[in-house]
Amino acid sequence: MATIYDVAKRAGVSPSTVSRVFNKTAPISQKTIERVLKAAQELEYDPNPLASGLASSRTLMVGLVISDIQNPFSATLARGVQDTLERERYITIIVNTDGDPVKELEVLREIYRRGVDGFIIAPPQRGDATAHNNYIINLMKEGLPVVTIGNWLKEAKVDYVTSRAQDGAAAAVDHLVELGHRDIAFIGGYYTRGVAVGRWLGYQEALLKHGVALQQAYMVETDVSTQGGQAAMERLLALPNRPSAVLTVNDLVALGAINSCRRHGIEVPRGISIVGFDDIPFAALSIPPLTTVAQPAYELGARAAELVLRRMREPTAPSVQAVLNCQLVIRQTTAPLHTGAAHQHPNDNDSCGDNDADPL
Amino acid sequence: MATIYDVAKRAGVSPSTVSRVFNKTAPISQKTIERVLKAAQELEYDPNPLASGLASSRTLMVGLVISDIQNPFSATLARGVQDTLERERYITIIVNTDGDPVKELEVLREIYRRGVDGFIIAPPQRGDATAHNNYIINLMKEGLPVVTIGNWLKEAKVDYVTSRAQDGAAAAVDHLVELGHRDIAFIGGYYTRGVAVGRWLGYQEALLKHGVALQQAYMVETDVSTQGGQAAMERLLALPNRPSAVLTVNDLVALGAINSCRRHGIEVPRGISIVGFDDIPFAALSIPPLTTVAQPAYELGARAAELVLRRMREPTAPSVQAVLNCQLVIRQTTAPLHTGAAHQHPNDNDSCGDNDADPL
DNA sequence: CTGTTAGCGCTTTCAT
DNA sequence: ATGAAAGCGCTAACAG
Repeated sequence: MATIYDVAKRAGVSPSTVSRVFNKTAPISQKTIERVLKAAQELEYDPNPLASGLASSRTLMVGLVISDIQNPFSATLARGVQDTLERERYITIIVNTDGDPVKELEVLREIYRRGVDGFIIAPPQRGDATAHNNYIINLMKEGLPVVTIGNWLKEAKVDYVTSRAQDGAAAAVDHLVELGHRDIAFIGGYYTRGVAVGRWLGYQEALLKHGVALQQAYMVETDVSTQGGQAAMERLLALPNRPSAVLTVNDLVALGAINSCRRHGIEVPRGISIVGFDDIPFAALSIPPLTTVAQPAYELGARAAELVLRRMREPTAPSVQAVLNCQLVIRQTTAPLHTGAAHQHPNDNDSCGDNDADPL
Repeated sequence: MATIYDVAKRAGVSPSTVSRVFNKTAPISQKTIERVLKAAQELEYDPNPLASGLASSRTLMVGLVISDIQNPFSATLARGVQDTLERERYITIIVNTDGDPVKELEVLREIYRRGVDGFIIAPPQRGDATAHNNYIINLMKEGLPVVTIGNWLKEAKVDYVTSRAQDGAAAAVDHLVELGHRDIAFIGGYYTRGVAVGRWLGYQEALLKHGVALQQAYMVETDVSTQGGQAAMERLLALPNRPSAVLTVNDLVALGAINSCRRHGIEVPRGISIVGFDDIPFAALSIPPLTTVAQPAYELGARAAELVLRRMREPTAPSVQAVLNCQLVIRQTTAPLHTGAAHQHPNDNDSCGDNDADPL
């Protein structure tokens, strides 16, 4: 592997000049540039990121903190991040927290040690996380670019990208009410106050708007997984007056809930209407296809990546937020109350239409 | 951030001693160790991976090359890798190739530049890839630990982990034949010769074993995705004598195929039986639940990680391979030929039982 | 068992 | 516009 010295020698210049050529960190005469580039090419020179990182403390790495790459939503978001960052020669270091606050702090520390140039922190899936938030805020104070997905880091003026989940949830409830439902439950994650707070609020807001009183028994919290959805639905079904419709915190949970209904011989949507959240690829393929609130996962990731990139360039720029739209995708797990037929609707295919963003 | 010098000074030893304590790279007296550790703790010293990487050319990073993290199989495999590597303080750099040979070479180069200590290369999804294979073989010659998932790098004696996909595919065909099917199609990826060659061979082998002649028209290749599955099924359905059962190269494709059937008003499994491959989490949740050949994705990743770890420790050890079992999981997308009822089976739940491995 | 001495390959003032 | 020199923080012979 050729070093910067080899190139310098061959081009008849000093190492610093070569460095400048590669980093465009100072004006260099055109002819010198060409000589250097030529020499570099002949030697198949490739800058050593470690050395350059050590000297400049820029590593071209950014850390992406998610709860679990196995969640299709996270995976899609991750691709949005990776694809965007890759174009600027950054690599993405993906770490999973499994929603565990302890693990989250650990991985945060780990990637910090590694000298990443920035962080993208997606849904932390936790309730009281002041300690973590403080850690993150400290990173920011040290000048580390941080962007969050979702605006859960309210204490600080942080760059964030989020979706109008509250509106999405409200739209889902509107839809259910239109179909005649009043007994509408909500299955949230244990830390609904965290990431999913918007969905939670949208649910409540819409219900109140329609003059439906909130019922404690209709708001259950569970694991954000198919198993969790199943378990939560069991509880709902055991209720004396079980709901006729339920909005879930994400599609995985919705799928689990549907499964639970089937086990009890309750057909969806005839016996009960269910709405998911996210619109993961399988939502459209499940049978019946899942009515869900589409979140622009890929876009969310891509925007977040753009935001870190931007902040790394302009560390002192005012903080900015991007807010993307969610969209209710009506498929076939919702039907009018007390009616046999599924709510028919042409939109059986794709989803996740345009997303307008604010500033950025 | 404290440096190794700070710690050395405070502990009254030389930097090299501190280094030795942290890396256990030479015997150090117990009392010295304690002094160093204490000093380090007081200063909150954390070794700088960049500096250490530069000096030692060990970075504690390994590259994981997959086609797409959005594929649930890959995501699960990735978790297996990450979880295992993490325990030894390695981080995993995940890169996607999207099945594109050009991109694959690029990302391979990129992570090589970054100085990863080893590679795990999963299904390259490509046919003629001699150039890439040569690149990889060169890496190995330079002494870089490489382990592949699947044994497609036959030219070299490389460490690999794979599953008995051929047996799995054969078992699927056996199952279909038992149900009375003879007209069994296979939907493969474009590069079925690549990763999926085992499934392909298992299909053919089993068919021949049962005295069923292979038909060109029944072996179609497509994109490895739900869209691809849909498209391929369209072609199959357009055939004058369409198959009564089809084995697909993976669950995504199977789901797409089922979808296509539904669009044509053909019920699965009544009108046609379909078997997937992988047993992704959604396979059990789809309706009807998908009969599929379970691959131990997580285990595959975990084993691969163990193999790189091992090779990094013992660069000259003889190459080893781990072969895990696949398991046919009979759910409800397969039914006897010309019969109305779905093939009932208790096994409606989990899957992917024990997996015995060979050497390792 | 421990210290000394050189770097690893690059960036970055400070000059010119 | 370019060069010289001094590290970035750590490891690795080489001594002893």
